[in-house]
Amino acid sequence: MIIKKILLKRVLVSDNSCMILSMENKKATIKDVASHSLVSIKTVSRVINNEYGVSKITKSNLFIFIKALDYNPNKAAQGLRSKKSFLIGLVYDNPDKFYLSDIQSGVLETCAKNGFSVVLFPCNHKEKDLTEKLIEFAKRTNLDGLIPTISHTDMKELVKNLQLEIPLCVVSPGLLTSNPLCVSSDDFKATYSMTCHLIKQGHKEIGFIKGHKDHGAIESDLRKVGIRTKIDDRNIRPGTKHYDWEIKGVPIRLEIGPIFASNDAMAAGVMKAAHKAKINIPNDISLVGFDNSPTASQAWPSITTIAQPIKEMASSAAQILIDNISNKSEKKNINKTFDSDIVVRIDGQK
Amino acid sequence: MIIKKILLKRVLVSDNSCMILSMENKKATIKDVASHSLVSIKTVSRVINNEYGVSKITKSNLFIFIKALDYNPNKAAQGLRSKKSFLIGLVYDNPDKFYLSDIQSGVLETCAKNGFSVVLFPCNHKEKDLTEKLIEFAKRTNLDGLIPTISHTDMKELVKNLQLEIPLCVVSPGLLTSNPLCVSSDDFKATYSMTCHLIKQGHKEIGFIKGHKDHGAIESDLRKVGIRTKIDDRNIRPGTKHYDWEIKGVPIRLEIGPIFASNDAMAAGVMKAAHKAKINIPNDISLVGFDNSPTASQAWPSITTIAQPIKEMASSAAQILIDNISNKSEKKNINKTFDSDIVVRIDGQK
DNA sequence: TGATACAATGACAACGATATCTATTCTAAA
DNA sequence: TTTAGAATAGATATCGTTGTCATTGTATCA
Repeated sequence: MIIKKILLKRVLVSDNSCMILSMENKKATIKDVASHSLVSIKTVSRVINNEYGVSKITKSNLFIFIKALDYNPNKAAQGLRSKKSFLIGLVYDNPDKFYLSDIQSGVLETCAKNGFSVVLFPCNHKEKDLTEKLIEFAKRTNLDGLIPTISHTDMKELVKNLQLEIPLCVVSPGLLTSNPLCVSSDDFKATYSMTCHLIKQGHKEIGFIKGHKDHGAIESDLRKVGIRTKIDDRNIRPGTKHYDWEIKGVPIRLEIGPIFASNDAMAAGVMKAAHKAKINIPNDISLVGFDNSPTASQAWPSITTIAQPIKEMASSAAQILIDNISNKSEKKNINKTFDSDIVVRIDGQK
Repeated sequence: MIIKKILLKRVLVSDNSCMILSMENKKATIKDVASHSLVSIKTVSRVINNEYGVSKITKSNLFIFIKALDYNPNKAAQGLRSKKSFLIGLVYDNPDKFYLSDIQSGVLETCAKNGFSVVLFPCNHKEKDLTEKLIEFAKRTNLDGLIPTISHTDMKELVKNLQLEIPLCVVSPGLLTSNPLCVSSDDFKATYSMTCHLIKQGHKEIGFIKGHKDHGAIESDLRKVGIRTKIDDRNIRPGTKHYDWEIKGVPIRLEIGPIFASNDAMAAGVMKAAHKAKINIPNDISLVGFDNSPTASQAWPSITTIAQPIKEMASSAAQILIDNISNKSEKKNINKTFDSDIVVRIDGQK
């Protein structure tokens, strides 16, 4: 009986695929692997999808043929049949390029590891009908999931509506707890420690500069809370002195003391203003930033700042999302928080 | 006869798709559009692919149904049948993040316009077997085309081998003429004009700083040629004075005069060194950079620099590649060159 | 021994589009 | 009229996978 079966199969092989050795330029399909390994295409499918119900022997045997034939599953066919696209959308709105770059590489690496590709969707958070546009984009591109990042002032509403249409995992600066799947950094803890750092240096008064109201308003606020709490905690006064400067023609009243800027770009702006006003940093006033962007290290003097583990966060978000899409995780609510680090730079000190 | 036909079709409609109005949550397929519009699916296919052989009336009628049913062709099915993936790979090796960001958005916009998605492939140009890895990546992801950007020192060899496997359009700083499809910026012209700018300010001696040898060596060299030519042209000496500074612990001998840095990051480094050495910029020495990165505008004083139309270049490259893939252009060799602009900043001058 | 359960495997349809080939309709010239 | 040929439309196979359901083989139990 067994012999008969094998013979039967060998005939099949010679019918369909003995020519394959001479068709070297054509890509191997699941059919080729199946006929060479003398199993059905379904069994091959089971192996490449790591499904249950294939014996160890068959499996290891198949892996040999898969390798030998240089077989790669056709994504289009897989997608067509299984209604997946293996595409994940990364949504962002003009963030700091370095931030974006880290986010991207984190998402990218994880997606690649899992056989997914990343489609980028830059957009303006102030755009009308952004929710509709995002949904339309997700549908048109047939995305399996979406990773929204900064910065959408009205993100809560947006995220809520998007969730109804497509799986999401949000990468959020500061703490956001309203989303089922979410990765965030603990800005509160970070600004709190930074404030401690300033207080340890003997400062009794701390100024804070918010970023532009259209960008990262949420983060700024959360960051401020961290300082404020520490300030209240220790009976330190918030900064009250000020001088005036401007950025792109817009006058800004700058509270001084030691200054805590809500991001490094703002810190660089303060430095520029200080240079003009002949105020020496760090000897006349202290200045710290947030983000650990290259600006902070390239400036003179270089700026003490806070570094978020952005890439790790992004990578984690992608993994959570993919697990969710693939039903590998049963949890419906995952909220992962990462801690940030203070990067102390002292090259300008007396 | 005509009546008979229509009746027949109406029956078909009620068989297959009158329910569609109540199946609102399901995506419309080409079949739905066909049955609603009383034409064959092939005709719908002709319309969405802008093929020859459909009357204007049928066409405009179809568009109405396509819109009404919110029909979007299924990329997986299209790809499976037509052996296309509608994916374009963007290859880059750790460039300046701002450069990357511009490249990306240019490629992205154009691809989106043409119904293509972008897959990112960050890589290390020094990696062994990079060519093989790229080919493997292109095959595995089933890419339709590839856009290699900076920076691959041995790019010529790489590009030559890649071309045999997959359509390419190279985005190159400086002039590269060896590739069939190529978009480049004229760095020579730009550095030449910048040198003219410095000479016009009365300088007789010009120093040049190359970037790190692993990054953008090609660009640096090409940029240098631009200066050098102008220098020779006008009997200006290259810089000979110097002082020593260091970057990340590595001592660097800095030629001074006015200084032309091969990129803005290098210019920022020079400024830092100058600050330490109590040399005033721009009053003691002039300093210009290259790239127009935010560093150049955020620094104090802000740095005069050269801006390449990066995004336009990237966008153009994507379009050329897509046209080539789609056989829309018959030209086999396209080499498009863009001019760069000088961005003069003077806020630090006496 | 026969019934039963379960692991391993296979046959075949289906996913949603395009390609190929064929059929019909329309127009203009014989 | 007739008819050639262009314009238009349709029927059906096909792309490479996975989903569904059926079948086989083997170990366990009563």
